Amino acid sequence: MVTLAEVAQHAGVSASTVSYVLSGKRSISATTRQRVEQSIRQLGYHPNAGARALASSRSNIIALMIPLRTDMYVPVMMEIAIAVATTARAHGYDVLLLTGEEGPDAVRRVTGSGLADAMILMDVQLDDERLPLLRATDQPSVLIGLPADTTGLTCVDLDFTATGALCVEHLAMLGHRDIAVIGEAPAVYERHTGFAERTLDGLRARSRELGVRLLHRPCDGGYDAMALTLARILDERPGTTGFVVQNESAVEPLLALLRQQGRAVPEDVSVVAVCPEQVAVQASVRLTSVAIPAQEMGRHAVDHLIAKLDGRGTDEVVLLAPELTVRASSGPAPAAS
Amino acid sequence: MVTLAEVAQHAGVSASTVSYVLSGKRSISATTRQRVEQSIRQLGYHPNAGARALASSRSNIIALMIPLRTDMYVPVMMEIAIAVATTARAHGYDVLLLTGEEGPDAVRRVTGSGLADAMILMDVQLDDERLPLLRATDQPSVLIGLPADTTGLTCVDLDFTATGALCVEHLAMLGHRDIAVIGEAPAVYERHTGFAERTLDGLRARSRELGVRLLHRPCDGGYDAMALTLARILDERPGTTGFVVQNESAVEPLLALLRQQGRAVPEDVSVVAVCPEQVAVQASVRLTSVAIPAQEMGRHAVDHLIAKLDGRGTDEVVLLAPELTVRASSGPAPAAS
DNA sequence: ACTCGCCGTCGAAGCGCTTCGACAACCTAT
DNA sequence: ATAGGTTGTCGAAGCGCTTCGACGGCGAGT
Repeated sequence: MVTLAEVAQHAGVSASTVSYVLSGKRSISATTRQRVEQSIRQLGYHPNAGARALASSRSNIIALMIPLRTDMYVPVMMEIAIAVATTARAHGYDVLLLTGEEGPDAVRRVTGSGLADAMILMDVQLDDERLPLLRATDQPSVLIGLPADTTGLTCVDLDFTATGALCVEHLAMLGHRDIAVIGEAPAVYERHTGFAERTLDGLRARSRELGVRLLHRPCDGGYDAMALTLARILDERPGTTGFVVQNESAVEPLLALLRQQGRAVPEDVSVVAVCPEQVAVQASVRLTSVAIPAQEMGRHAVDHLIAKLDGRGTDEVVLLAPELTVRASSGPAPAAS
Repeated sequence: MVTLAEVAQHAGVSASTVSYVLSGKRSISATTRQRVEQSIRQLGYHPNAGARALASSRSNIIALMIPLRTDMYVPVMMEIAIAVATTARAHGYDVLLLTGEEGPDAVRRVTGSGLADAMILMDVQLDDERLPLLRATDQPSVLIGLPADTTGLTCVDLDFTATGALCVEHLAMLGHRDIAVIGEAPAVYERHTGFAERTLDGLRARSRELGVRLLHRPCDGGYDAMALTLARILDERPGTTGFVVQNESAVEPLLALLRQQGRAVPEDVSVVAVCPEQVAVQASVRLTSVAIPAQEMGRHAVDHLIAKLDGRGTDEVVLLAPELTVRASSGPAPAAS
């Protein structure tokens, strides 16, 4: 293992000079710099992360807490995680992967040990246990998701309220008067994960404004659960012509069931999904959808964090504006029969 | 930030004693240990990770390299990543998330900087650029996946050759004589990712032995690509009654298309999938499948790595035996018409 | 009673880096 | 020509921990 001292000796300068070449915190003459850089290359030197962290009390690591469960939005999580890792690397940071398993203790451990300089939390509950800890520490953090109380916190998320409103608007404009919402699994609502409820709020508020009837049903993923849910919906509101789906693993089953029942999409019923773009494009009917901008959220979160670490940056809530893309699954409501 | 020295002072012992309490590397009297432990708790002490790494030249971090692309098996990756993180934590290790982006440089950086004590690589190509580096370093590593040459490496993977064989066997035993394989996207084969080719080898070898006709077609995910692929298959081999699918995002489209064409599953055609259990269970027809044991692979990889770090453990290739679960998508071949 | 060995504890020496103050060398302005 | 400022480099002091050798005190063996 090559050390700074060895590089210094090889280049015929002092250790501190090498350090300054590396960090750029003091000016170094061009000739010296080149000599040092060449020695670094020749010796294949890599600064020791531990020593660096100890001396500078900066680890150059960002902690990313992902949820343990995989009952929803796995591809979204993955995309965010990858975007976070990539963006962080571009800023010279590495990413430490923590699962929700440890809960609040993970926050204590990370802040206490100096393992990471900052944290990104995903899957934030409305009243998350970790929030008081985040407020108490001076380590920067960014939430992906929105808790109930955001004071003193920085959050990035899709504007799910606007998303819900947008979906209703689209369907209402097409003449649909009876809309069913196929939501996440019941467990997601029980857990008080904000996004599901916020979408619902947006859906409800806007449909009230537009005079549209709305029926919301949570739904576990998979074909069987969807079949049950759909049956209940059509039983209760036979006139339903519009569907809003916020559950990746219910999308394809829904389409299959509608097909099976002889309800054509989009001629008889329209479907709008809230899902990653890939799902919308790959579905058996290309779906009109509001995309979940996973990558953008990840990138945003890291950029904010870096800004905070650099002393710029403030606490704020960034809600990304939803964009509805019209594809082949939505069209004018059929004339009332 | 509380330091070891402060804990020592608070407990009325020397710093080294506290250190030994923490590490258990020397015997400490019960009374002293308790006093120290109480001080630790009272002060909320967390050892500084950097200092620890520097002094012990062990970071207690495992690096996990995941692929950058998300064109396949995202849920599998995620499940592995989570299993790795959880298992690692149970052994007192944290996980550093690296994307494939940096390529071989990531390996150099990690080994050179002492950032991590060991690495787990996913998405290994048959002839991966990172392998020479792994062989050259004395840092333990485990691959999830199988390269062409495994000498000096430890690998964990599903036995995809056996998986292929198993799928053919199952269909052949049910009387199917014309089997079509719907594979991963062409890009996956071009990239020479081992598992796809190994599955194919297994499929081919066994169908030759059993006198079954086999037709393999790579297939991009999504409905449209699947429609095209299926049309070509049925055009070329109209008598096809068995399908083996190794492509998560082709599963549901295939089922939808078959249904649409009036081919009943499993009465007219049988489908066997190679996919995560969740996909098989949630599909519109509950799929006979060989599960991809993501969690087990992740756990295995970490356990091996820890064994190596502890001086136990050897280089070896662990191929997990595939298990075929019969569900509702496979049945006897229809009588020849 | 005395030695031997073991147990429990301590002090001190680093681990490899960053960073601060010092200082020599040079340049500029008077 | 000289005071004052800049620029580029160095030495040394830690950062908080681990770990080695040392050592006092105790019980066991003779």
